[in-house]
Amino acid sequence: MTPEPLSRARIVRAAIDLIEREGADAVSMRRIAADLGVGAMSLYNHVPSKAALLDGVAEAILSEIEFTDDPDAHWTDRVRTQARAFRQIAHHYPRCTMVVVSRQLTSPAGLLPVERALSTLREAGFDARDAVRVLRLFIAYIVGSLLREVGVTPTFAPVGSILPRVADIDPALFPVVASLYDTLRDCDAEEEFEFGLEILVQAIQALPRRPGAAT
Amino acid sequence: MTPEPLSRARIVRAAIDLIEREGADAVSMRRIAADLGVGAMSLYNHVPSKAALLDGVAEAILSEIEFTDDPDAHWTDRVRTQARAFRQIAHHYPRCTMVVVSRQLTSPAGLLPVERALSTLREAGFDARDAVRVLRLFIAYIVGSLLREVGVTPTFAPVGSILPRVADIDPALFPVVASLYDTLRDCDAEEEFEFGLEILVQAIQALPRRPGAAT
DNA sequence: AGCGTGGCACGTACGGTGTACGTGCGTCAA
DNA sequence: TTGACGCACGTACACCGTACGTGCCACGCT
Repeated sequence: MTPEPLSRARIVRAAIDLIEREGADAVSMRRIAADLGVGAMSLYNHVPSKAALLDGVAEAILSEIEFTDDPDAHWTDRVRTQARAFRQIAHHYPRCTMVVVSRQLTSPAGLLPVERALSTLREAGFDARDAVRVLRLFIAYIVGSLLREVGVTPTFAPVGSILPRVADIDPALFPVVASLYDTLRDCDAEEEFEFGLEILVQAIQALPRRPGAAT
Repeated sequence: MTPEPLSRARIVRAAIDLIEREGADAVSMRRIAADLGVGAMSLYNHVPSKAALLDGVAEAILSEIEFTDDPDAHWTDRVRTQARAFRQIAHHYPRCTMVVVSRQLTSPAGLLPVERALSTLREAGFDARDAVRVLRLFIAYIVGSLLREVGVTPTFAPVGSILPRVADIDPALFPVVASLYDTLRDCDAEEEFEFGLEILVQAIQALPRRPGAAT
C-alpha cells in the first residue's frame, strides 16, 4: 500500500510538512501517523520519542542550509552570505523556525554552518577567542531577528500585529511609542535584517585582527 | 483554608514558581491548581485558558524589569543599562525565559521597555526610522543571546553541553570546530554578552544622527 | 428580616495526548 | 523447514485542556 517503507527520514519529513501546513500545535504522533497512513505506534519503531522526532526536525532543517560559499569573495561578503543563508532557510520553513530554535541539539547536525563560519573568521584574521565571540554575536542577532519575523507572521495574515491596536496605546503613558506608531507598524523585514547585518559586519571589520590576513 | 482568595495574580505567580521549580513542561492546569490547593476548574474563573495564563506569565515577568534610568547619564550608558536590565530579568527567571520569548504578546505589558528605549534613542538624535531599527537590532541581539544562555543552562548541570561531546566531532569533517573546541566549550556568558553589547553600542554611536543632539 | 442573585469553588465528563506493552505477520538465515 | 527477528498494529493507561452543571455563600434590595 505505502510505496516506500516507513523510515525515520519519512517520519521527519511528514512532521515538517504537518508543521508547515497546520502549525506546531497540530503535531501529534497519531496525526503524523495518520498522514503516513500507518498506526500511531508504528512510528516508535523508528523514533524513540516525540522529543527525538522534533530534534530530528530541527536537525533536518538545519542541514538543509545551502552554502554557496565563494572562497574568492571578500570575507565580509562571505559572512553576509552565510547570515542570509540562515535567514533563507527560516523563511522556507516559517512555522518550523520556532521549534528549531527552541530545542538545542546536542548532535553534530548543526555543526557544518558553525564550521564554515569559524573557518571564514579565522581566515579573516580573528584569533580563536574573537572568532568564537563574533560567531556567537551573529548567531544571537540572526536567531533574535528570525524569532521576531516569524512572530510577526504567525499564520498568513498578521491581522493582530505584535503591536497592540493603536487604540490600546495611551499616549500619556507611552508618548514616544504613540508618536512612532506608524514607523513601528510597517516593517520591511528584509530591509531591517540587512540594516542590522551591515552594522555588525562593519563593526567586526573594525575589530583588531592578526596582521597580514585578508584585508 | 487558603489565606488569600484565588486571583489571576496568584495563579500567574504559582505558574511562574512551578516553571522555575520543574520546568515549562511541568505546567498543567491541574498541577498549578494543586499547588494552590484548589480544584483545577477553579482557575478558569480567573483565567480564560492556559494560553492566556502563559501570556500572563510573560506579561508579569516583562513588567518586572527594573529601570533605574539615570537621565543625566550619557545615552550610550543608558542603552547599556537597559540592555542589561533585560538580561537580568531573564537570569532571574531562567526557566521562564523560553516561554516569554516564544509567545508574542499583543498587550501593552511589554511596552514600557520599548517606550524607554525609543525615548533614549530619540533623545540621542536618531530619527524615527533609525530609532526603530536600532531598537529592533538590540532586541534581536538580546533575545538571541538569552536564548543561547538559557539553553546552555537547561537545568542546573549542563552535563551535556550544547556542543556535542568532543569524541563525536570528526576532525576531518570539522577541522576548525575541532581546533577551537576548547574555546567554544568554555564561555563566560556575561563577558560574551558585554562583548556583543559593546560592539553594538559603538556601531550605533557611529551612525549619523541629528546634529545638536546629545553627543 | 426575607429573598433573590451573582460570583466562585468544585466535580464530572469528553476528546485528545504520549507511550508501554503484547500480538501477529512477513521475510530472511541456517 | 524452521527459527528468529523486524516491524506494523491494537489495546490500555495516565494525563492533558476544558465545557458544563451544581451548590454554597455573601451581598443588595425591598
